[in-house]
Amino acid sequence: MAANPPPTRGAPLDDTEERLTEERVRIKEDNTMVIIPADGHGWKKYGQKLIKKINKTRSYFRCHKMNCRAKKRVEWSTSNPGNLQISYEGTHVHPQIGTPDQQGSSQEEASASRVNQYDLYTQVFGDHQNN
DNA sequence: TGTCTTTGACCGACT
DNA sequence: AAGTCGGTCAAAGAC
Repeated sequence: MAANPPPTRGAPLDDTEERLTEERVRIKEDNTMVIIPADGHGWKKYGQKLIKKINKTRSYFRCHKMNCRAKKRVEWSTSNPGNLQISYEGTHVHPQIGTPDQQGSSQEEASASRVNQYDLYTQVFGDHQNN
């Protein structure tokens, strides 16, 4: 990969960036575009693997919060990069971020009770399931 | 300068 | 027991 622009953070996303404030856009080497919808949490990518068994690329994300053990796996078919499947593991122990309307000191207090509302599996299987 | 992404390597589990 | 695959860590590079 030399001629292709590095698909790294901060890359110019044109006007699309305005609409994708919460999403991560990845333009891969083969010109396939993968849009990873954000869920209001700060995720750090710590690995990516090609799963041969299912012929999919899987990215591994971890929640930014040190005490938060929530993980997120985003996988997409090599032939259908737009067909994302997001899997969550664990639960967040903090409120969502990136939601200005909800940002506030009182939110942290509510986080404890909101944890139960983070039915992450419901998010995954109820919204992002594509199979 | 600091943060984040990318990629390769390593380790453990499973077949 | 050996090989393969999946998951995680760590270093380097880019913005």
